[in-house]
Amino acid sequence: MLTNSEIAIFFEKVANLLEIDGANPFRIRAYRLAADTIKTLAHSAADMVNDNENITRLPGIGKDLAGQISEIVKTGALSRLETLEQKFSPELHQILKLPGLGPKKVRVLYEKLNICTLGALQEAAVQGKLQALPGFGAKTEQHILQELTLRSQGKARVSWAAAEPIVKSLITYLETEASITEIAVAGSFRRRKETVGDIDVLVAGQNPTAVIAHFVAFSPVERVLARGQTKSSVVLQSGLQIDLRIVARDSFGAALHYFTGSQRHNIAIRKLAHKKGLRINEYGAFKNGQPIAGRHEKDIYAALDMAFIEPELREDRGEIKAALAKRLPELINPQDICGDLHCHTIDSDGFNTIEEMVRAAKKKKYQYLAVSNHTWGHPYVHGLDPEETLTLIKKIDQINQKLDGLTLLKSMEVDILEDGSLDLPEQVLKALDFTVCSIHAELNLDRTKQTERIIRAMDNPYFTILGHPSGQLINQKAGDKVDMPRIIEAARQRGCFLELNANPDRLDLNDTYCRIAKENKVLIAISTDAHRIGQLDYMRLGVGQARRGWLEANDVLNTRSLEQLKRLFNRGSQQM
DNA sequence: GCCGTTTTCGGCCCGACTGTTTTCAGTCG
Repeated sequence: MLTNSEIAIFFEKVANLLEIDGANPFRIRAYRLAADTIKTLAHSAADMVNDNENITRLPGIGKDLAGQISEIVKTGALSRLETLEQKFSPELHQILKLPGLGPKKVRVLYEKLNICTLGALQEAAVQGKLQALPGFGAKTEQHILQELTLRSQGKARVSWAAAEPIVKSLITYLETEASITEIAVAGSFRRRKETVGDIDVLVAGQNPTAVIAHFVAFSPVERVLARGQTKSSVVLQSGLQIDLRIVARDSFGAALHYFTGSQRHNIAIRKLAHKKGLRINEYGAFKNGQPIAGRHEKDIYAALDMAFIEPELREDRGEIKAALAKRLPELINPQDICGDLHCHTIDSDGFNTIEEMVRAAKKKKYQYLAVSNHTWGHPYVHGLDPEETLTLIKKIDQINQKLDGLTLLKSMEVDILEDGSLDLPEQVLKALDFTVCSIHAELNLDRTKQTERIIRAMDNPYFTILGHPSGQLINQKAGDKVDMPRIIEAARQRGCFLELNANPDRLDLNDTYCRIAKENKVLIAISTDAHRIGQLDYMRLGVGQARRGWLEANDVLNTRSLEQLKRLFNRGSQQM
């Protein structure tokens, strides 16, 4: 069965080739919008088709596209795409991905030189055949050669956490330029997406020329892509692209809004402005040509008579409607967190003792910390057998007696075995305060089997929290190997919880599933899965992801006091 | 191709930079 991402690719490809074909730009955009809608859909589009659900209620999907989705799901192909790929070539998509090459130029390459592969493009560029083409020149040819070389080195999106130190050092560096009065990072970094493709930096200052000169002299800069009057783009040695934009102070808020995006959010906001007789661009909000807002970002929303929308929500997923109705969620903040429910110690594969972890947790003013080591199914991470687990429980009890201000909770990260049973016997499980149950092996079962394995595990009355629920690894492994809406429903029925694992390589649960859990009143445990004291700081990454998932403090398990927590862990008291 | 307090047609967000031009098209965000 096709995943949503796989279905979306069909539409992205149609959009690409339609663009090369010179089709109506709005028709092209409709395909792109549809691809985006499907990609970020919470439920499986294939399931919706098979269940005869009305797909046209999805935004941007009308009768025609609904039919095409159905065709893709039922046949695994799309005749409209095949027709286009016969007219052009399926390989043109690759060329279109090169920066600087858009549909018009690709069409010229195809029609004049019959180029449809990257190899053919490189050959023609080396031979100097490109600069003679209309609209091309020597510089374009050079750029193409450069991009082809860089491409072989690979340039992926980087995780938010990997971008953060780069952003910090850039800001520190920019602050040394005296003419700058304000600096903000915008774009997907500000929206806290799991990964960022580039970094958008916005600056207010009186001397744009000096700012740009300073910017391109940032030592990690490898090459300068563009250097204009008010904007500049560079690529760092790490391959990360930074876009800098300079605006006047009075436009800073409008520009911050514009460059924070997302594009879909901006389009929706500008459409709304249009309806209200306003015009919004990066310089401000205008009524009859006169500026009515621009200095502060919140004024842009106020001009539209709507509540301020936090950056994490700006994805055109209902936030505009909610802001107009003044019914936006009050998003969770790091200070709402009362403790961490998943960490490891040297007793399994951690690097610090329980006592060291406790000291670090106390510094965070936590009320509680749960030690959740691995179980014996995992010899290579020093998983504990039942006897060792009971010994550890006694040890934790002893430490607890000496503690004041913080309570250690007794937990284990229990393996969910292939048949859905848990990796510890009942008499050990019941000695714990709660469990984090995770899958670590047999990761490649088919989707239905994997889903049922988890639900079967939840049938065990000692199952409390599902650890790293989807198994996603940022930039490595998609989290679509389980039917998450079904798992969330199963958790709701059984009084179980889902983890949002805050490890920067996981950030598992994703924003969409957090939101479905919230809608189903299934609480989320934001946990660091720390293996050393420093990793307890991952909590803020988890909170960032939770905010993207519309979560409020009340939607999160570990914002509860210890007493509330213990009541919630008692499944018997809340079972249906 | 979608959509509707302008509902079956006629709109659809908006501006900067580069390179190739000689006033602007193409690309990007």
